[in-house]
Amino acid sequence: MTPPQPKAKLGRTEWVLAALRALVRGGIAAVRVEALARDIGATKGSFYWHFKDLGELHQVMLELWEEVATHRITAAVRASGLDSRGQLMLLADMVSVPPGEALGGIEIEPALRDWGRNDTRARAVLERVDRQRLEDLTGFLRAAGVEEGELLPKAQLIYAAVIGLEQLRLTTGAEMGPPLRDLVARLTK
Amino acid sequence: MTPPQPKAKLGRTEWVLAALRALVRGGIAAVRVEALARDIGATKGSFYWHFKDLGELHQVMLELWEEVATHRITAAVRASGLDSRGQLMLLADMVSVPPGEALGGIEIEPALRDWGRNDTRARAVLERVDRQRLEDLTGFLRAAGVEEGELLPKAQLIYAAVIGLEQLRLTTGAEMGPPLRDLVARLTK
DNA sequence: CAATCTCCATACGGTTACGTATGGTCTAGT
DNA sequence: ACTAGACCATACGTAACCGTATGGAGATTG
Repeated sequence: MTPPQPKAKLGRTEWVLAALRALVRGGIAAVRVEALARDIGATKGSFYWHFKDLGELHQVMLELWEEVATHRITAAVRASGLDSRGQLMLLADMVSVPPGEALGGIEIEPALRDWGRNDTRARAVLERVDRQRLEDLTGFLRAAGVEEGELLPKAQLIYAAVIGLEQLRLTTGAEMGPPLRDLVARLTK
Repeated sequence: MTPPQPKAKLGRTEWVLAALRALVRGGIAAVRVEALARDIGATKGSFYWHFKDLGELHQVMLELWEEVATHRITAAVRASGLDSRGQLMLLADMVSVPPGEALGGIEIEPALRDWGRNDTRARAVLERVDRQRLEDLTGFLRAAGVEEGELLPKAQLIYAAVIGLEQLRLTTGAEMGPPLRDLVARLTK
């Protein structure tokens, strides 16, 4: 059936997506009820029907991102069927340009990392995501034949390079592909 | 001479330092006139005598940081008399824990990088600082005997690792010393 | 067709912040 | 002592935002 929805009802999803866009554009301070309402062509009345308050929106944003940043990514990597080095590359790419489909092609990661510097709840989520990714990385490195004692330092180094290159792209426009490939090759040889 | 300053006059400096503290604690959104006034025990009257508005304070903050982040650091590195590898280490350390004396021992760098994601003026400063540091890094790498074609990628990689490890310290508590030493050794060998 | 539930617009009170205006205090110079 | 200027406190007007309250339009059900 699917009537051509002439009214285009709003749901929590639209608000969350608008909130993530605002987060990317102007940090968590830009995630304001009335600004989001203007963005999606609604009013506060709608927001406060879908959410208890801003805190609940924040929580939903964090839950959604944690889900996407960990489970979905690593699941896709595992299902790729690539070898260890290929999985490492894929992981890096997905971290740098996160799920276009799921979240509208926004680069959320740096904005959320900024958020985590000042907000306790966001930092808690970031800690879990970082720990999870480091575990995955060490797993891949182990599978690539890296000695046990070198696993954590090398994983930290690779992950730090991903995060850092992400930042450098903003200012110097550095590409992350080649340097990362080089680093991984160097560390797994 | 030097009466025990029972009144402790305020100058622009106190306001800028308070502003940088607030920036580190809560991002640029926390740099608010009345909040800073409460922090240093004054009122808005004083602020608006020393500064035209918030924009001028922001500009002063950026100018001060740019000066410290580039000139003073590289000058100190040059004056250290260390060899190329030693200079690289020193540079990394100073970036991670910037001038304790000059700015009260605050770690400004990540906060300012956050700021640069959303503010045009801050991003312009960041671009200059990053470019400058990358130039210095390539210089050091060249002096360490790295081939010409490998200079920029390796410099980007080292610098990205510094930035990334800085971020990782917040969540996973990773130390930056050992991994960085390892990376530099690996890249300059 | 009435009752009801879902979803949203509007209006309101309270808070917080910016920037200005104005007057007060303290010091220095004469 | 008088005065001018530096420095700052207080009070004000304006704007933006949060969260609530209330009512209304549209669909849904009996």
